[in-house]
Amino acid sequence: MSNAFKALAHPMRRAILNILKDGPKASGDFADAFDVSWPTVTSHLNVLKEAELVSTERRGNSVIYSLNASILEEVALGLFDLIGRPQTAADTGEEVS
Amino acid sequence: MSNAFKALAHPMRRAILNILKDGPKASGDFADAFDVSWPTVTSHLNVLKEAELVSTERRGNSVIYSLNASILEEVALGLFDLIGRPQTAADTGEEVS
DNA sequence: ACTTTAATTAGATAAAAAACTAATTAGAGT
DNA sequence: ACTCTAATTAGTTTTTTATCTAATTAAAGT
Repeated sequence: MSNAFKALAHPMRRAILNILKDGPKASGDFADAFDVSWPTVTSHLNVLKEAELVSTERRGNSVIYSLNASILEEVALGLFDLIGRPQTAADTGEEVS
Repeated sequence: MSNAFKALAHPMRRAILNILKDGPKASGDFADAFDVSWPTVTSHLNVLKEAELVSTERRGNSVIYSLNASILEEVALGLFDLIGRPQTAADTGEEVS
């Protein structure tokens, strides 16, 4: 999980996660979406995968990437904890004076 | 705000924020707390400041750093948004099916 | 078996980040 | 004015990250 922050540090990786918000996508879709070479995209996807922010599945000769919400949630909750917010994993919504 | 992620990428900078959770601290306190040279600490503090995650105030010949919650909150909410969580800046706590 | 499409791996280079030592600035006290 | 403490800035080196081209792997279709 500590790699998640490092993975989130690059704007293209955050853009990838944003795209994945709308559902799983193939590696090639990202290579089309960004103006860098395909290997560069693969490299960014690998960083996201090592941080467990995405998971992969092969479908025919495509590789499908999908968002892994749980780590993102951990990270976000960790940040809230830093600012003393009354948040738990369950997020009960209780108010604290 | 986009620099915030980069600032959060380094473990020592996250540790600094964690310490600041308990209240403002002088630059020298961090230099004591971590086993690196003081200039290295200053450098990390500068990154946090440029990301507006901390703010500074001079008190005598000390420089006091304090946590700036608002950007951290923005970042955390941004992450929740990524995973489709029903969060707003106000965090009403409403439940959504 | 060959070809095409999809994607990754290998290897090299360039750019950015992190660390150090030495020098400098800033304020307080003598 | 001098000195001490607190901290930053300057300059350098090492390490890591990001990117590219070329080569390779994987699956599917012909």
